[in-house]
Amino acid sequence: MSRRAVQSRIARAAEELFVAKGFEETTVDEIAAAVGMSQRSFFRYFASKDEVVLDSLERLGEELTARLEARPADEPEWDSLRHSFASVVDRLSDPEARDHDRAIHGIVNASPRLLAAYLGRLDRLQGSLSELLLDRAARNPGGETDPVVLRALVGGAFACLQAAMHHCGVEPEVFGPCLDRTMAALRPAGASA
Amino acid sequence: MSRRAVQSRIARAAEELFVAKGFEETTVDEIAAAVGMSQRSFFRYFASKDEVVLDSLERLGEELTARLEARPADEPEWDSLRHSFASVVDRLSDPEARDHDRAIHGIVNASPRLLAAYLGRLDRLQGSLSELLLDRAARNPGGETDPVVLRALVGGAFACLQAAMHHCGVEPEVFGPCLDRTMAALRPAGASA
DNA sequence: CGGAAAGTGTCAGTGACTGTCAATCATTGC
DNA sequence: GCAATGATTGACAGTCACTGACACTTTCCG
Repeated sequence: MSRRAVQSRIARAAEELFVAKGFEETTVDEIAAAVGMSQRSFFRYFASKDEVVLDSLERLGEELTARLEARPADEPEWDSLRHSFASVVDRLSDPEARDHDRAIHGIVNASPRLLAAYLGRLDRLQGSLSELLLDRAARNPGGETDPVVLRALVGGAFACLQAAMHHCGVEPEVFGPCLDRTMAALRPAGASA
Repeated sequence: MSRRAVQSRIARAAEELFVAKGFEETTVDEIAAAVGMSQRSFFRYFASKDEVVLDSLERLGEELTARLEARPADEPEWDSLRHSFASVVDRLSDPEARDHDRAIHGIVNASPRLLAAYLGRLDRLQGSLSELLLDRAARNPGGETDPVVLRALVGGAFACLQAAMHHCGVEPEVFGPCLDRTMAALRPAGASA
């Protein structure tokens, strides 16, 4: 069985336990027992207990990066980001993925420690997206070339995403328009060019 | 000796060790020994090892809140936030505080775990500032009354603050203008009213 | 003086995580 | 077929953050 498949089995079992008992209240020993392996082996597939929950989020980051790279280089950064976020909305149309994300969302929000780790990941993702846009601007005229402004711009776009997700939940019918409305309201004055 | 004074003594000793050996590499036992107390007593003054570093940041949050409350209620939110952030710049003019903040900044950025905890704190602070502004808008016409947009707005302003701090360091002469430039660039198109 | 309250040390325990070693199992070269 | 090899695993021991329980001292207040 492939590494990815084992990770997936562990993650499924772990999330079930997390939903049932809470994240902090579930021990790694219990997770390992649920998949029928030693605690030591659990840590060979996930570097930490946090990782089990945040791993699925990692792939979302990769997809987001890919979508952003695919946007036309002369598009305003704000619009490129908004279109990349739309991929998140798309993902939520698959009912299975939606249920899963809802569960993850609940687990993360219930544990300050996990929430912090999640925000740490988001921060690094924002950093890498900023560099991506910085490279793009260097090759194309009209783009934002100030790394500080660019980093803040990406941060602002993610603030919209986070706010919309937090307040509107994961129902795509509600979440989509909510994100559009928020990003329209926050659109930087100078970014319409 | 007051509780606050003891905390301060612990924090000073701990930060010295963190700078010398790194955060993860310093054990709580070592910190406790450095102040001459048992490990158990250390945890009576700080809930966790993280807390020692993040505690000083907590007070900055309180000051920021106070400054924001003091701004005129009819001022655009973006400007109120920028003026509140200026208090952070002011704080950096005290050379002693600046050195301290520089040290903290270095420690936090060197440890992903601490960075995550720091971002978690910032997130909660942003939440409470959003509520503050929401209340203010309810009492005054012209303010932003949509909680989602407001939360994103605060997030965007903090993204500017973070980006400026990260890229420009803690030299007030550089940091101040950098923050102004970034917040001017990110100013929402609809927030000029 | 006496007794409550607050602060502290000690000790034992839990849970996340790591290093190590030996056994197992699949792969590869002969 | 078979032995050498490398990867995967379990078992065990150890570290470190953190917690609960209890006993002891100091301080404060009547």
